[in-house]
Amino acid sequence: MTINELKELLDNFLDRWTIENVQNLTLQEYVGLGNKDTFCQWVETKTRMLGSIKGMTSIKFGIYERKDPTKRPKNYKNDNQYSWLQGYGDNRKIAFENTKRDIIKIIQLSEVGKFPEIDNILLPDLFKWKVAFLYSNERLIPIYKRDVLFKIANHFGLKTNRHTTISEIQNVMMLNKPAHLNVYAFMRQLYDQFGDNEGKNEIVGSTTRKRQRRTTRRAANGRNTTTQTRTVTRSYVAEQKHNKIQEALLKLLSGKYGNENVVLEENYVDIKLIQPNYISFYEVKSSSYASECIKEALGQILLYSLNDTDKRPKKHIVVGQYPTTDNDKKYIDFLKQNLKLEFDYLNVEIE
DNA sequence: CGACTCACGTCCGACAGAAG
DNA sequence: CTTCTGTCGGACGTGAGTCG
Repeated sequence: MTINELKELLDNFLDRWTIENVQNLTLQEYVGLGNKDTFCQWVETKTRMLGSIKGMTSIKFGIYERKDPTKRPKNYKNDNQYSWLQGYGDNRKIAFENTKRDIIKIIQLSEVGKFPEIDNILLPDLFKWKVAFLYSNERLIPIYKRDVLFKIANHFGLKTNRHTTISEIQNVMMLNKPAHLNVYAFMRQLYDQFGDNEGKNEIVGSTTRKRQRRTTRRAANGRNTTTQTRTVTRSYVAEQKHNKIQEALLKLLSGKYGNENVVLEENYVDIKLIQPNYISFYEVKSSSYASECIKEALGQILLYSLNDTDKRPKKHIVVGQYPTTDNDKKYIDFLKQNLKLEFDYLNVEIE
């Protein structure tokens, strides 16, 4: 699957499950036997290429419809059709409302990057972090398998014990993501190194005949020569994020320099700050890594610089949601050394 | 609070039989 | 003969309970 196909899949998911749609979820739309269009089906199966959470029992969804209505799993609470985590309450209706409340909480926390608070939510890790990833704007790394995560944590020098949380490990991974890899490529690299697929590559039949290997997961880096052009229009989610960051920045600058000196959306410049002895151009980007924001913004910045006739010195500032990592800083330093253009990166928190 | 055990549903390989 | 389809059962991973 190409990167564009992965992004398209994520777009499709976010399009189908906007926060509004999640807020209006019914139990039947959340999880159900035989229904391929439920929220849980989307998270587990349709978006499998964005990191698999197959396996484990359906209790990972918090509440699920049993295949065998006569069974009553002792570990969970049950009625004649559904089973759910004991912590979610005494009947089906309450249990589902609590599950939904937690899903919404995960979405909201993930969108603003408050990942440590997700650890405290009752839902099982596998499902919880897949949901978090889907709404993180490609900030989290899509790896969910526990022992793989712990191996990776140790590799990056994080001392782990059984109290180590997933958000701590995610944080280490995010800080170590190379600037030239997107989260999927980074996931692939980590999985190749720390995944547990070794030894399964060669299955030889009992006779002289070689039996064809059954592939459970198609390689993400498979050659694909079809020419595809992704539509350049920004997705709804990216648009929303862009607006939130822009608003936060506007507030920040107006507070600091006064409304009269801050110009919004003039000549396609997101925000312009006018000062007696210089002008700053702010270019807002919705990507979740500073280096990605800068990469996207540089071309535009060069054009502003070319077209602007004001004689005052000009500063260019790329604005994104998250602070720079060490890898981002390396990239920025490299650019600064090689470009005759003053620019900087600024991160702005959103709510 | 930690170590251990139990229960459970899903995945996946093995296998059998049907179809080609 | 090969290939396809369906079923079975063990392995697995994890929430919850128990014991000290």
